[in-house]
Amino acid sequence: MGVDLSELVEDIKRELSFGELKGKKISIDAYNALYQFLAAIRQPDGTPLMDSQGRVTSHLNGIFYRTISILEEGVIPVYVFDGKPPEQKSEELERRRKIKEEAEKKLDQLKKEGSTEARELKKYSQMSIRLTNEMAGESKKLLELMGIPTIQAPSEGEAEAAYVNSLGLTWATGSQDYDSLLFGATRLVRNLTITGKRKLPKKDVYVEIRPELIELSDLLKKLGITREQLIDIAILIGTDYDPDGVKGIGIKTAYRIIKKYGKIENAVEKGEIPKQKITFNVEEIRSLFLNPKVEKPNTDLELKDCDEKGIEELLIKQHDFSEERVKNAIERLKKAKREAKGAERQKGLDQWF
DNA sequence: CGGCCGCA
DNA sequence: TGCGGCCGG
Repeated sequence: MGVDLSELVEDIKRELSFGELKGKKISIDAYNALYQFLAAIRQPDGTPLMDSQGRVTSHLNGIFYRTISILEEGVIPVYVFDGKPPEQKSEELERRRKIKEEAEKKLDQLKKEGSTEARELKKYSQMSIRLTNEMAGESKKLLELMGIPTIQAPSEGEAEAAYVNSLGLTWATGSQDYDSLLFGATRLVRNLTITGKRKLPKKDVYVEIRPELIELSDLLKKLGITREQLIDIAILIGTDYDPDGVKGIGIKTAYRIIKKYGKIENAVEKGEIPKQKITFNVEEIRSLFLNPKVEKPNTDLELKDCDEKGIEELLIKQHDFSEERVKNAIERLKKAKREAKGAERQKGLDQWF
């Protein structure tokens, strides 16, 4: 699930109000967002929302209503969809697939036994969440009907989101994962697709979740390293391309080593890291972050009018959404888009006056 | 997760 | 009018 850099960003991350995001475009990793909706939009026993034919609809529910809320805050989302993952990720994807399969078996077993243990049922439902190509495709279709810009990445969505951001086409990337920083995003906004209050596990305490901003330049300055070196730290603790990293090296040690030796190869040469502990091709993985497969988007990333009939057909007719709620939401969508476009124009004018 | 209703 | 809880699909 991406590289955990939370300990490194602790001092430079900054909470944002939505006001600061008004009129700004954010390239959002669509898979990351969809996955969160699938995980969060569930009944107490872990069952996701489904239509009358038993097809999961939690992702559509989340994408539809959450995107409208984001727009109402003046943020213009650009959703970036994954293409074909690089070969070096296949081992990790296979590992995740196996874990899900096991969880599915366990869940079936519990259900067959007639278990009413909500906690257990929820745990294994969460673990067996699958985001299929069909679900992603339908979400993309819905966004297009809503007139929200989407990008099809040639490979990793996170890399493409970072690329369009580095081109200046968006103000920041949006994801819960830190990987876009490794891919060269100038800014990362977390907690964009989860907000409001969240219950702490096992406690009756609610915490406010707010968007938070991490600027790559601030992070590198604070740590006194380059992006290449940040990538080396990530490789040592483990990325999607080398999930185990180097056994025994955590984030603090990784930072210390890279600060002292500059790069992984030097640390190995000086005997700081035993050579046999590097079980992957460092140069190759580093290159996946430095030169990922990306391309310039062939659309203008602007908000378009929405296809109301199309949205109604997809959500109401095909997936049993409530007609009243959907029509209501479409009105909010149209209003929010008019205002968001206005805010973006205003932002453009601010540069001149 | 968000919408929406009931309740103070 | 703001918050808590239940339902949505």
